[in-house]
Amino acid sequence: MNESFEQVLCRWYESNHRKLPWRETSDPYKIWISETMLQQTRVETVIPYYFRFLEQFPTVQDLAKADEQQVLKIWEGLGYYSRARNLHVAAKEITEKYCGKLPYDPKELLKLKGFGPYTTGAVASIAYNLPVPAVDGNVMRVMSRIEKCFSDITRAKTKKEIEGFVRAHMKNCAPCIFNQALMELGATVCLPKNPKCLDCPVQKFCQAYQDGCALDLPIKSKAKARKKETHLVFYARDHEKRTWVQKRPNTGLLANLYELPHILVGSQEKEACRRLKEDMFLDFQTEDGVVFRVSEVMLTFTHLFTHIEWELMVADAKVLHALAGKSIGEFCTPAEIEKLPFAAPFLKIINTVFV
DNA sequence: AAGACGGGGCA
DNA sequence: TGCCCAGTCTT
Ligand code: SF4
Repeated sequence: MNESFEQVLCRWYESNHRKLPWRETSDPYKIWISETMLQQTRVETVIPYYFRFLEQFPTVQDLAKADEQQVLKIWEGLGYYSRARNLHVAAKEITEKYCGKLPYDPKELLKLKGFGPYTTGAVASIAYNLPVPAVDGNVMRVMSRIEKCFSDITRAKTKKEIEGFVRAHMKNCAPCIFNQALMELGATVCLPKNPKCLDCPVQKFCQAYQDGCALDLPIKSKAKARKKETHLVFYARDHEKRTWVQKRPNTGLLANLYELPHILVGSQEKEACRRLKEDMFLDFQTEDGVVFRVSEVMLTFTHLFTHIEWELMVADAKVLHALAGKSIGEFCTPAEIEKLPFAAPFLKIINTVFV
């Protein structure tokens, strides 16, 4: 009759949680893969990627042996590509330094590439049942409401505070259940906009609900506006219907992915392209010295990143001039292109134009 | 502490 | 359009 918050929440989880592929296993490797994919990514999106990834790389050793390009290809479309590159690096570290098994000690886990506080806590608690908090956006929201905490969750200090709340409740329950139960509650009941407080199993423990301020929490300061950029994309094909593609640099945005060449254009160039008519053309040079002759803008659309807004003007173009040593691009057949990892906006272009 | 880093779903 | 989502790394 006097059950604690953690006991009630765990009991609720045991009989109400969704059946998800990564909950059918206790293999630390699979849990690691799933937790990495789930960072900033919805469950429904992750599921097919999870199966494809494990089919191709069933063990740490398989992943360690793979080429980075294979890993990126499986990851294609999932976003935050450093996750895939870090997964690959960490798999090699695990193979070399930890006899091919994920370390048990959270301090060792934290040293691996791609393991921050969340992933470390998730693997330590879910795979090894160790009492380590795993605080993500859901837990941040749920605990802010339960404890009626008005700290700004965009601040690093607040995460420490929430971790403290979680730790305090982790004494009398199984960490592997409690952490997942907090996230499950956040994902299915304690929703950001419409928390289902009337159906909530821990309503009587929730200080925000008792005070009628659940909808006011968590406190989150506003994100900055996106920077806007217009890019002219060169869609150049040769007489064999091959397309000119290039590989992006190994750091920064969409690192190591493939793309159609493009350049940042100002408002005047943008207007000039828009006004192109028959028998007219404009020449542009990319950073790697390739000169493209543009005759028509075929397609214009917008692609949103977290911090940038790309307006992409896709132009029918011809390669006028390229230096073999300097240029980073080359003509590829449709079959070759299909095997390369492309970023979403370029995939969209390729699929639009090939049809 | 702040900014970079994807993509898709929803109101 | 703006906000949200199972974060980590770099500067
Ligand atoms: S009562 Fe409402 S606000 Fe509190 S934990 Fe439950 S769903 Fe969230």
